[in-house]
Amino acid sequence: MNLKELAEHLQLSQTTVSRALNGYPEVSLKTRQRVAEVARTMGYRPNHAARGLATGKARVIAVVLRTALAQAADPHYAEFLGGVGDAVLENGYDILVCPATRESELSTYRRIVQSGQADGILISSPFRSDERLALLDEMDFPYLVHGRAGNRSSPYAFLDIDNRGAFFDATRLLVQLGHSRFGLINGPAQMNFAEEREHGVREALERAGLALAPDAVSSGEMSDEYGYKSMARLLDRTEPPSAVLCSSLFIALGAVRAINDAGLAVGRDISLIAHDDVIPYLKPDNFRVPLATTRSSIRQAGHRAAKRLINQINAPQHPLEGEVWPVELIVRESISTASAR
Amino acid sequence: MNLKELAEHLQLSQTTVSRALNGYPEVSLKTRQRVAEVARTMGYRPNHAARGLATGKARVIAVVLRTALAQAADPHYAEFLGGVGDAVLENGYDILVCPATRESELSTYRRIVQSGQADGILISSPFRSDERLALLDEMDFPYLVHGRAGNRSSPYAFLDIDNRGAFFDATRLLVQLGHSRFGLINGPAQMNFAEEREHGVREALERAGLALAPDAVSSGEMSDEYGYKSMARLLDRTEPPSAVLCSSLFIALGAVRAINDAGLAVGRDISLIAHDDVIPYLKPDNFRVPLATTRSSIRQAGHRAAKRLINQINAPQHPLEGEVWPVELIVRESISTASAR
DNA sequence: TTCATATTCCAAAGCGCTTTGAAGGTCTGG
DNA sequence: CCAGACCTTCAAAGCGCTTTGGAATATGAA
Repeated sequence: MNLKELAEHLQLSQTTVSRALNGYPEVSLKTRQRVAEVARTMGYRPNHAARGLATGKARVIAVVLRTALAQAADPHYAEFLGGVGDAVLENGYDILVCPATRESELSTYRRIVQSGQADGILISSPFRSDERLALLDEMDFPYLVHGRAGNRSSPYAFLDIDNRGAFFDATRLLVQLGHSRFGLINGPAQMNFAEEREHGVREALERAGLALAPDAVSSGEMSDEYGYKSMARLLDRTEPPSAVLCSSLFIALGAVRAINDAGLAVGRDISLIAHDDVIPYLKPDNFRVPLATTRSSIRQAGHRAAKRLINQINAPQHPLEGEVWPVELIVRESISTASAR
Repeated sequence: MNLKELAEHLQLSQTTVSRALNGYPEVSLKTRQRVAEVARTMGYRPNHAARGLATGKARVIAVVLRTALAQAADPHYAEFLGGVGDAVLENGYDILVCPATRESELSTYRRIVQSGQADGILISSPFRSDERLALLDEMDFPYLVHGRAGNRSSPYAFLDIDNRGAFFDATRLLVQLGHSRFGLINGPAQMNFAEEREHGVREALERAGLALAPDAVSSGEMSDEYGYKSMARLLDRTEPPSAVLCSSLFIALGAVRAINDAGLAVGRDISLIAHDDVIPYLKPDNFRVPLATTRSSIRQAGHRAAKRLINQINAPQHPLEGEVWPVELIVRESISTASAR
């Protein structure tokens, strides 16, 4: 069932049918309704490739998935994609997921652009210095970054949360509670957000005349296991920290276990604040000792990011801009004054 | 940079260039190499829509994402998608993710088929009775089911794990260890796998002359929170179970917390076995008391499912068949004999 | 009635690729 | 030297849609 057949069936030309279906004004209401009706009952759907070829648009936004880094498995990424899904659904787009190894990554971006498979690209978890942006700039292709690239001068489209401010606030609160020995169990070192968070912690400590010991901060993929090991190592130090910040709830999961295994109690012996991306199946208030968090919904971020990218596709002349979301600090029982013990 | 320009640049016809690039035999090695070389240096990539229009193939496999059910957020689903990504990468395909609400779901499937956006569809988590399969059958479109549909007579393509056998084995082991009061914290009731698992438990108990109390089994989305509540309710009964099976590690996470909160110990007071889909950031041996599991990698399943679907697309005449993977039972310290206490 | 203006529709070109059918060129054997 | 076979290349059609430019019909004013 293609347009030609439908037009024949309607005793109309392809032009008129196409216009009727696409809402052009130069077709009468009566024919428009008749066309819509028949198209529906006959189950006509325009061929996507043909339409794409004629219009130059794909109505698709693309995302490159780093299989080597097992990015797909990252629960934060999945939740982000869920938000993207919500947004594209509202706008009649689809998501093209293009897997790539680390070696094939850049050429995959190039392929997406040149083959016209997508109208825009969403870039996640930029590194501190990220060559992907330069590539897309050079090819003049719409993109939006979730997070921020470190070394950029020209304006570009991004959506980020205030990682530095969040960890600054959290640290300052702990300082105010009298803590002086800190630990930070951070995300992967090459990620920009991890660096920002560390900066936030250091800034808050410096203002209080304190410092973060070099071996009191660790970086790694944000898993339960990594959280356990990192916390265990922190507790093994001669002067273990009394306050620890974690970059994700999964890390906190392991960290809590390590604390308990050491015979200590979260909140009483060790104050813990973790970043919460708001993952529906893992909530900080469900921890044995409810967890204080810096909170920002990564799903909402996905939604907003996709929506903005789609706007950008439709209005390429608009200037590109960044957007930084504030992060809530939520106090729960996992923190207390340092003197409590 | 399109084919025409490339051909002009090469002083060849479009035909020859196209054939050279696509590996047809009727072009000499010399020209083939010259074409490949120039295409590479000039960065030529065929337009995807045009190629799709001409060939009728999209080199894409589609997946429908139920945003209403927040499926994207489901860590199991994300891990499955990761496996799919590995497979499509090996075969030069991409993944099209089409979000849909519950109401728009079927029409989304219809759209994918009729618009030719994809060459095949992967269906996840089928319900016990699933109308999606009938729809795709009727439209004669390649698909493969991850899991099994309940009520089917004709052969169809699926990949499933032996849920029933896994939970049968796990239960039988616990029976052999002397347990007689059981609990089951299952996944969503309408899912086929959940029903299969319950069957497995019941079968094993019946053979031992035991039964599962009606209120000793619960169904719900597989989250930490749900696991906690379900286990708490089980422990509240006048005769609490001494052995509990959980449908996922996230459920187990909450269940363990509930057990501890009740002043009991996993392994000693309550024997626990959970199903492990092998999620890299949450491992059963990292639980405080390492968790006995029924294990099957959902990522590998995704890989195999996508690979089979692609084969099916390329050889449509092949008969459709199902494939059921056995599940490993892995004993760890979370189970012990019932008489231990 | 007649001309100008809207309104409604259409034929055909074009998007960039693959593929068919045919033609030109090269090589072999007689 | 030529016929036949093969190798190499090409022109053109076609995939299903959108869109341009124009034609036909209906409407209103003069």
